[in-house]
Amino acid sequence: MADQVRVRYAPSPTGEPHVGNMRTALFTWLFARNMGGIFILRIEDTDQSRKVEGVIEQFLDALRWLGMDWDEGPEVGGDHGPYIQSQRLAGYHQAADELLEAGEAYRCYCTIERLAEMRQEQNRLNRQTGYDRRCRHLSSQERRGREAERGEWVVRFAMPLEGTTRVTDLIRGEVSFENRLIDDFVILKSDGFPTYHLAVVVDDHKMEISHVLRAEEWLPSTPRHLLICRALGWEPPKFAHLPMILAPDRSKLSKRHGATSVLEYRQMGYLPNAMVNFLALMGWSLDDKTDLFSTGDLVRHFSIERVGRSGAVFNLDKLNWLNGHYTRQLTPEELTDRLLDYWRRYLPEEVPALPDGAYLLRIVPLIHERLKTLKDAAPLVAFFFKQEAQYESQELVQKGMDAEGTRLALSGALESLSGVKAFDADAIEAVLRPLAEDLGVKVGQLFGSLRIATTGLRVSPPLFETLEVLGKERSLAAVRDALARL
RNA sequence: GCCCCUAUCGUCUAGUGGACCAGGACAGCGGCCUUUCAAGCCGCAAACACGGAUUCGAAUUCCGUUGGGGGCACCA
Repeated sequence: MADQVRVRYAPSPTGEPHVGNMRTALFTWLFARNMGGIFILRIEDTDQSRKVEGVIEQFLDALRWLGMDWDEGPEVGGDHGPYIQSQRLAGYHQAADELLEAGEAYRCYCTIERLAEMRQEQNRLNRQTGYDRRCRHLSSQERRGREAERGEWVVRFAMPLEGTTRVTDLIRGEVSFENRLIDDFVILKSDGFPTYHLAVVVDDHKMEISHVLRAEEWLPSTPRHLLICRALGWEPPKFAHLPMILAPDRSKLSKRHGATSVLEYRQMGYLPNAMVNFLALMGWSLDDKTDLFSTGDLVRHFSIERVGRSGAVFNLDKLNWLNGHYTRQLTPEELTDRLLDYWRRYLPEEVPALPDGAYLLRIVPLIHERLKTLKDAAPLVAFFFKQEAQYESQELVQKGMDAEGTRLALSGALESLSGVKAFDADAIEAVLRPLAEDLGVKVGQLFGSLRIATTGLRVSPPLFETLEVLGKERSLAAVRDALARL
């Protein structure tokens, strides 16, 4: 039990579940599953002012979409609950009181205004910013005075004034920080809520967390967490700070770089297993040749030792390739179901209504290997669901042809196709190819005109199969219509 | 300004002192296939940031420089 791996993913409901967050969640989950450990979900909602409604649900939704299940946390419970920090206030107060008692923390009565002024001044003088410890050595009489006067205060951790704190990071090795360069940070806010620094330490301890996997941006505050742990007499968890996910310009990934929420990728038609595979490759690798991993493969092979140390640029090209790969991997039935599910959720404007599954299943093989995302399907298949093909009449005339030649070609096609009994791709091809030769036109020219006439598209699924699915009647009607337009 | 992390093809990366005139993947380019577009196959181009040091030998170790990133809130 003592060496049971217990890890947590602890999102803060202040923004969307963006790809960086989810990569952290994924690595944490993979580590838990690989080690046969417990994966805990904890909501860190200690900032009342920045809380955004509905975001917790988005995180749960995103986790589920990517196939990550949690053993303890919201909706599933567990022995270490509640799993929402705003419901665990008593524990933080108790820890703060203990620190106060032991002289490891103190009440600070400085106003926000004074703090802001102080910071501004420090910046102006190009000096190191940080709390000036004005309230650290107040006499008890002074404290009584301030308390009567202000009525509220924060609790600050009393940093050791000297010495160094060493962090042992599973990814980066030993990292040292000089205590004197860290200020007396707030652990309990005046609204009675803890800051992240206190809450994370208290909860990781109470939830018996063995390893903390989090983004690299937390590395500089790790000595604070270690020091709080030490002051409370607790054994700290092991730490692993994951490399950041960067935008193409190598800055921190943000909204201005496009989609950042993984849910937006679902909306854009990406498959969850492609997203998981992609995210896993952002900062982790197995060897020098493997880049296709199922979730099961990842669980089997994941290890912190193989996590990289430098930031990784979010590479949409690779995601697209992976998505195309996994899409092609689907059976036609599976892809049909995915498409139907996708359209049920986000009906594209090209498609008038959710199509019949059996009919869609006949269409799917024609577009299967042409899709990078589910979103690509609609424009490619929309004509199947419309009464007539939509195009500009002059598009019928192919390069190197004139209107008269096109008319001849199309009426020839009309005649040939009329004679086809079993209207399938092979039979259609069997009459159309010789026709091109008889007409003395290139197959590309004949087929191009027919493609426009029947689909309205310059780029379409393969012609013969398309005609087969369209059926003889609709195909002939389309050619007649084209003839009329010439 | 101070602190911390980091540095291999455009991108994701393999590489833990000799097996590396550096391997894979995506993207790019060329070709094949081909009714369009894809897919597929074959091929090409493309990197150890720089400078010192250690060593018989360095992409790999150390130091420095430079670049990039992160942190320095009553935000997480």
